[in-house]
Amino acid sequence: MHYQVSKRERQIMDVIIRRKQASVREVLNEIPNPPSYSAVRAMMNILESKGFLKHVKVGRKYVYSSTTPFKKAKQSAIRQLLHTYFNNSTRDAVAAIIEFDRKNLEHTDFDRLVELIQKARLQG
Amino acid sequence: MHYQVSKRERQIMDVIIRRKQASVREVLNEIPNPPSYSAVRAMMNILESKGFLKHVKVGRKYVYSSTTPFKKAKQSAIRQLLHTYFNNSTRDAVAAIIEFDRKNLEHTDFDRLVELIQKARLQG
DNA sequence: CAAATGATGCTAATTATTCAGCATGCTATG
DNA sequence: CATAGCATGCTGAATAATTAGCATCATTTG
Repeated sequence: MHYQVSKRERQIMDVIIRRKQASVREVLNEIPNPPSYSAVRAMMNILESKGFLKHVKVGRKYVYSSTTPFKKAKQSAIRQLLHTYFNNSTRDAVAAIIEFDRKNLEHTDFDRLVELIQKARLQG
Repeated sequence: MHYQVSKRERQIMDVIIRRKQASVREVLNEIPNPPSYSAVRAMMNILESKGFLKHVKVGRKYVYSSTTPFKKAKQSAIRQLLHTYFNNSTRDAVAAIIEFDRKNLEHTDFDRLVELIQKARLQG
């Protein structure tokens, strides 16, 4: 999925994936240096015609969401990250993410991470 | 950086980031359904003119690498992933990555993850 | 040493993306 | 009920991306 959409399309998809759903206006509001409302609308129509978005009518506006289940999209993004930056090493990736956010993590966060790993160990 | 390059450009950058460096031919070989050699070459020239790639001459061929330090690019990718898929929750991201790869992880891997977290805790 | 190979330089054309604007219709509100 | 606001439908144009091909030069190899 990752290399199938254009630059703007990717930007729009990311907003919608993150918010789970969004109207044209909402997407517009989250794009830095956005083009016109028309332009965003046009892109979203294209994304729908390509099968990446769907919409439902709510009142008189359209609310869009991704056709790809969130979980699938997430896994695909993780796969991509692991492949490009971590030579598929889960361990290195986890290390990097923790490092990335280290200064914001509390002791309880570390505890929970350990818990989480122990739980995964038992299930694995 | 993520939304600044086009689709193909992204694809090429990812190959080079992953391999640290690559010739045109090598990039070509890693792209599924690749365009012509000429096309890849042209894209890489563009990427260089945009400042994303640089090259050195090795023998008579050019070997390209990213101008963005690997670490920076990695951090940017992590930031992007956290934002789009995990509402900036490090914990959720770590959980998802472990889950993603759970069946391939050995006991020793879990041990090392725990170690790694304890170490981060001390440094944090 | 001639020819084949494989690299880059350059160019031009095709195709895809991105964009804005006008028409239209519904809804709220003064 | 008129009009302002905000939504979509549609269209065409501008811009960017993507591509292939030919020229050229160096290197290997028969």
